[in-house]
Amino acid sequence: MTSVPELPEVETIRRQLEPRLVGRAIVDAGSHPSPKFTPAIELVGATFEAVRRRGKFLLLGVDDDRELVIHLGMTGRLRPGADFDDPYLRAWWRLDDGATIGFSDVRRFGRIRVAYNHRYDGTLAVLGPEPFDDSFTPDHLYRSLRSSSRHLKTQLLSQRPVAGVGNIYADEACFRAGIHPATRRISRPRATALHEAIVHVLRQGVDNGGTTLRDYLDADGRSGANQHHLHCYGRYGEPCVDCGTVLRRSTIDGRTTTWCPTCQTR
DNA sequence: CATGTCGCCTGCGAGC
DNA sequence: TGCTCGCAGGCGACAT
Repeated sequence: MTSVPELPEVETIRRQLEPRLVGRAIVDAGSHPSPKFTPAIELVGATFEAVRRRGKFLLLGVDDDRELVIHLGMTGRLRPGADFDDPYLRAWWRLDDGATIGFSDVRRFGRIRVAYNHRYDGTLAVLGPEPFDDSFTPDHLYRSLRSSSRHLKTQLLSQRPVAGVGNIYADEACFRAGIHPATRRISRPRATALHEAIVHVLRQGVDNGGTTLRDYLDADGRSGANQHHLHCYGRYGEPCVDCGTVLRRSTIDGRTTTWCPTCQTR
């Protein structure tokens, strides 16, 4: 069992960093030599003006429309108080109030870059709507999912139908909606149910301060509480909370997936 | 353009 | 108990 920072975990960190960063200038910075992390030092001298989030990306904006774009990858942690004895410290920033921020990442799947004038590339450039925005509607979800015949789970992980869903919340949302994750064509009523489920599981994740399984800790080094509310993810071999059927596990397009063979239908 | 495959990383659990 | 081996997984590069 592992865990990955998804939207609720990144939002939890965003809320904790915001009051510590806004209005603070960067007086020094350092990074691991990998080009995945060296952009961390590019904004020395600039002042943070906003701490935003898009999907699983943190956008730390400074006063001249540049942004530090940070993705936590699999094992990334971003927190106040850089630990310089941590062998996995990949980047750090020192602020004009003397505080430090550290980015620690065991597996180095995380990534830091600088964006200019809100121009993005890669996944960030094609990200779907934020799940809590008015633009994320059942109709949008239906049309987005119908535009591709890939497995439902794969589409959700692509970040295009909606931003911020990873393996945990994809499984949880499919379970709540009663839809098999390998479905390729979804009906309008089921898209509406899935829309409700996505918003619900992500909102619950945020309200619980994120999910802690093994790797994830929030900006203050605390764990979240959402792992106590998971109905599906990581519970293969255990009984379904709704019907008692043993939950099944397989891979869909290479991603481990858990589902209830009774409650979730194609 | 849509889709599919591979590589990046390293700790750790399964199995012997 | 001690060891090896392969899994886990979001994203981006690349091929078709």
